[in-house]
Amino acid sequence: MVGIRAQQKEKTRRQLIDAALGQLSSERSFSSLSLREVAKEAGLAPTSFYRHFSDMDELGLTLVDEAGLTLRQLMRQARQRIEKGGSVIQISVQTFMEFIESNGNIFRLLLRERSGTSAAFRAAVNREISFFTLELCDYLQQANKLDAEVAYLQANAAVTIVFSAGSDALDADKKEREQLAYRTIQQLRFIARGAMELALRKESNKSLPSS
Amino acid sequence: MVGIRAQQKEKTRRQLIDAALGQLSSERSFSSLSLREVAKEAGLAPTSFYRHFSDMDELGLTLVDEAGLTLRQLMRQARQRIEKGGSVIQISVQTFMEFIESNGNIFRLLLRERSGTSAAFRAAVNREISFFTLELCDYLQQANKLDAEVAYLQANAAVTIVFSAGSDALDADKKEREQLAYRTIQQLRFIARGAMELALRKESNKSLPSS
DNA sequence: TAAAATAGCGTACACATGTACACCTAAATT
DNA sequence: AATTTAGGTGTACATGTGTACGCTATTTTA
Repeated sequence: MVGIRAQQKEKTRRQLIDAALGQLSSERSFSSLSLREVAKEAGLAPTSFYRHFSDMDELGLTLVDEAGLTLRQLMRQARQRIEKGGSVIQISVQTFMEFIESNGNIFRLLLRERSGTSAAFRAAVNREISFFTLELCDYLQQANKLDAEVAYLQANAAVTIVFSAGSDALDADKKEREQLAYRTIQQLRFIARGAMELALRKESNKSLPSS
Repeated sequence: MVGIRAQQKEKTRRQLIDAALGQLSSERSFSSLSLREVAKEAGLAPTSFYRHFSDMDELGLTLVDEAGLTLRQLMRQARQRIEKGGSVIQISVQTFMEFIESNGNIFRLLLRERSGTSAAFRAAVNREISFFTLELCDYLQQANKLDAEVAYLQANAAVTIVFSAGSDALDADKKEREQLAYRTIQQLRFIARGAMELALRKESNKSLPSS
């Protein structure tokens, strides 16, 4: 039995979260939201906010978690598409761009708080991105039989490139986004190719350490 | 003749700029500064602020310009070092890391406002970064005889990677920064190598379009 | 069924903010 | 020398903020 009370509480907690997410936009960052605004949007008295979060910071960290969740759903979705065949890089970029289009504000939250003024926020965002990176790293190691270090470097670089493109996509129109996607794909190919070549060289250096 | 008045005005204008820059830190962003705080730090009455800037936004854009200037000085410095010989990538990364170390707050300003809530700020920052990228692009085209498009893609990717590493460096200690620099160098090599390989392939496709 | 716990409300307060306005003083212009 | 211009000041006000405190109503617990 969940208790009618706990149920209600969870519901208004969600209202607060959704209210905050709903107020995010290209000209409104989380840090510019006030406790009162969020409470009002959620249909609550300002002081009721405290029944759910001790702080706006606590709400913010919850939002970052939420965003991380969305990011992981994204990965799952990309993997599913990849299994059906096609260029891994192309499908990944396309999937990511679709994500940006429909989850712009969540992505903005991550981008902004990653360089924000709260060390806790920065750490939380980096944690989520690092999950993302490590998953990609595993994939690369398995699919391309890459050395662990090289795979990590490639994954890290790829995520950086894709996130940066996502950031640019936020301010771009449809046509620009297509160009952006195309360029991003090229850049990811540079990285993949370079990683492969240099990994091979590393490999041969191992067997011929004197060369 | 400059006029003792114009001279004084320029001086207190600088005081405002320096006051703002001086208040920036890892836990204080430009957007979190208030007009009153900046005026106070500059030793001015709040209302005197308006004699120099109509807005905090106007001050902010001035700071971004200032930051862009610093960025260009950085490039010049890197070029000088490169002329004296050594690995281009290694020297560039090292120079950039030194820049971060002594100009952390200026770099933070760029990072933050790039994803900030003001379209004007975002545009201004992107303009500065794009200068940076185009300079690198020219260099790559000239030094490596690269195709214009490939050179741009490589320059863009490289700048993205380096800025991202810079962002990470801001929260890192000395040892982590060294590792970060090492990894960044590897990643830039991936990109350079990949760009070269794929540019060659593109070249051969031109002469043998049927293959 | 009585008592305790708790989500939500309204009031209230101290504080910081941007900026309008009138004023002063010294440099610049005439 | 007389007048205008303009950087700087202090006062004042409306507005928004976080949050302490006491209250109510309803669910939960004993």
